[in-house]
Amino acid sequence: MNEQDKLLKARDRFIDSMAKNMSLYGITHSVGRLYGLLYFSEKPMTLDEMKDELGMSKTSMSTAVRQLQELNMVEKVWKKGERKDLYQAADDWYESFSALFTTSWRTGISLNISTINKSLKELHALLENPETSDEVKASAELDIEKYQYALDYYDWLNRFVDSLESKEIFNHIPKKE
Amino acid sequence: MNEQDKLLKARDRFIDSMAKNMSLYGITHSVGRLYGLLYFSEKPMTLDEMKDELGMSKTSMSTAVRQLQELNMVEKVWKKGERKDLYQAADDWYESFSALFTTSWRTGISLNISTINKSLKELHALLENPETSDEVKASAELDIEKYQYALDYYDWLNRFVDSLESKEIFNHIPKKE
DNA sequence: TAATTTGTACAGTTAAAACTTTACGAACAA
DNA sequence: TTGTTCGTAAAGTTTTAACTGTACAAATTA
Repeated sequence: MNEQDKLLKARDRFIDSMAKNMSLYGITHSVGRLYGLLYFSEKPMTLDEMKDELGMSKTSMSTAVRQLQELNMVEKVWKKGERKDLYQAADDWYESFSALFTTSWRTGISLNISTINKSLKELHALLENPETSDEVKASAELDIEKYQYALDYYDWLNRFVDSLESKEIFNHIPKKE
Repeated sequence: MNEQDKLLKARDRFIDSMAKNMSLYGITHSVGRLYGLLYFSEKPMTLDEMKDELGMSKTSMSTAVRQLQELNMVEKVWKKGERKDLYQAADDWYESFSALFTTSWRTGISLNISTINKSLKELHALLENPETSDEVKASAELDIEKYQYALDYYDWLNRFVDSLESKEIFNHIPKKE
């Protein structure tokens, strides 16, 4: 094995490890590998270069790159005289980390909160209804407590995401030791 | 629809919403629903009760419950005179949140770090090898920088997880407003 | 204008995950 | 002991996600 190959092999080993890790965040192994390829690439790449490098279809590269763009992990680059689209890896991993959780969590949290509020409203109506049996009322009281607990938790989660989004988290956990 | 049904419908709506949300953390919708069922249950449940309630197989309940146990979201309960295993939802969501990320991330981070170190070692050997061409050396220098960046990032991530695990995060982002 | 090239939508295929059924060992009961 | 019951392993099935190949619109070139 020549020296160049050693370097490429070292890259591949790390890219694979990184891609495995990313699957924890809901990023496919293939998409992770593409990110790794772009991360080490010295210049922006075209879809055709990616597909040749990874041995996959061009369509897959197209969708994978779009996914990574949506996560702010890859950006499109413009180069004069180049017809093909060029892409490069976003170099700020802390930024990507924040963006990943911010975008994917916000929606879910708000959705949960409004669902809870809807349910809480119904339960309160139920409590005020004279026809409701004491037994059901007792259950409703218990449920209300649980909804309230969940509501507090989602509020905390929202503030947690705030802290990521505003980069305040880096005051508490600084980037460099 | 009677009052009891209204209460159950409100529960189901929230459980479904919560389960959808959990899929962001790699928890299946079905497993999420099971957690929701246990969360609202006034007493610990058996596998048979779960399967009746969710209309799924007992085997699925068994594996789902084990998954939730591994994530510290569900715990086994002992009751004298009861042959069947009893399970209840862990009530501390903040604890579950910490545990979820702590357990799933730690392994990945360490794995990545050791992969990087292995690759870095090889690249340094490559740089010290007189037979290595200047071109390859230049690439190696660039790669080393990228590995170093990744290493710093994983170190940060580790400290981030530390902060979750030690509950220090709650000093910065308090549970109640 | 027509002929290429590029990215992606769409339909079809393959691979992976979720779930069920069957079967069986371990614990308990009779 | 034998007969039940319970939880789960293993194999099989169904569902879902990932990926490919074809086709086509938009942009570019000749």
